[in-house]
Amino acid sequence: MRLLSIADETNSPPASLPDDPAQGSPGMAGVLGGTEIAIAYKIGYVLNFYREPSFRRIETEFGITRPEIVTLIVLNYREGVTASDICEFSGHLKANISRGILALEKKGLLRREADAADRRRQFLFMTEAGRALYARYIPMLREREKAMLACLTAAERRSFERILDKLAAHVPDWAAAGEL
Amino acid sequence: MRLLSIADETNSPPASLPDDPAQGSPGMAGVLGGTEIAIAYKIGYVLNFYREPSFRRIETEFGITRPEIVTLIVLNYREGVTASDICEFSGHLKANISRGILALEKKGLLRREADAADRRRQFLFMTEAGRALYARYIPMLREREKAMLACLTAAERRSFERILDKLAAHVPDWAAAGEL
DNA sequence: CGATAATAGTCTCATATGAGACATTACTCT
DNA sequence: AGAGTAATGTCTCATATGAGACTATTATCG
Repeated sequence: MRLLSIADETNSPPASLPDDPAQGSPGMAGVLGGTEIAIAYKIGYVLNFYREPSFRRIETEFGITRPEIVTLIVLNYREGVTASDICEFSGHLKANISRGILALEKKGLLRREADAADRRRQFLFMTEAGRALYARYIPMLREREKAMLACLTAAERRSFERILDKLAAHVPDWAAAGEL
Repeated sequence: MRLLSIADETNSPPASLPDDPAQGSPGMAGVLGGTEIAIAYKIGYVLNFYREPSFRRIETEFGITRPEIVTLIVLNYREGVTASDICEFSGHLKANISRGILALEKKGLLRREADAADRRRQFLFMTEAGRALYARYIPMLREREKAMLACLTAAERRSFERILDKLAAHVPDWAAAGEL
């Protein structure tokens, strides 16, 4: 019921994934592996159904935007970090993170302390209200993650995590420096 | 050089991924596996550095938005599909896909044909110009995908693909129906 | 030490995206 | 057959996001 509204009419996954052109409509499941960027496309596909509707729901229900959502997630892991840290470890743009931080502060969900060693920087901390808000939206994200991964065996899941770790650690190797 | 501008100043991955608090700034790499939605977060992290800057680049360089980019990618795989098909197999919202289709048509990159069996529906086809545009942006996406995956062994890559296939096929099981 | 470059975070403006309404068409049920 | 419901794609309006400029601070270089 609660999750029913997440992926309503506007963003529905296919009812099933056949790729049999003999069906009325030409089968489309093959597109997932058939694009020229098959792996990236599939990652995006899965994530589009997980992250986008989830974040939209949180935004509607709690009135916080993506950068705010992500900022609280990062701060839950570790407080006292800076906006730049959050940008680096989320892949979000600094203007958006900055805007999110200001919004959270305005809502009393976050506080800032200047870094004595570098007056440009600020350490960020969740307030109790921020912590409480985080606690309200994270269970849904966890449940949906669990549902998303339910189809994997324990071994597959471990393998997937290991590979993801590897991909994540490797990001700095290709994501900033020119590849040409 | 060409890719250098993709993940410029505003969206930089960490220079490295240490998680050693002994360093000046508390290590942050642990956040990737330390959030309460570790796998989803990591997927998003990797994709944030792949897809978001790539799409932003294409948008700037070719003047087409995400829904337009994705529409051409899907049509490259198979023409004659409908807007709904694209929504289903991309995870994008119908209003955005619709808007993208109209924009592509206006730019002469796509044409539409009514479905005789259902007057609400339209089959979509790339024009030659659309095909040419696709051919201009897809190599960069491919190259970046390749770079993203360069750290994996062949076996890891196969395993990753198999698991992604499984996750993708499983999406309809949890992404629409309520899980409660 | 002074000039220059880089960094951290914020701001303004433009534009893409999302919510929900809408018209048309198709389907279902009595 | 007709009413009610659902599906398809488009539109309007609101809002989130992105580009680039900006100020203050810090780092680097000769």
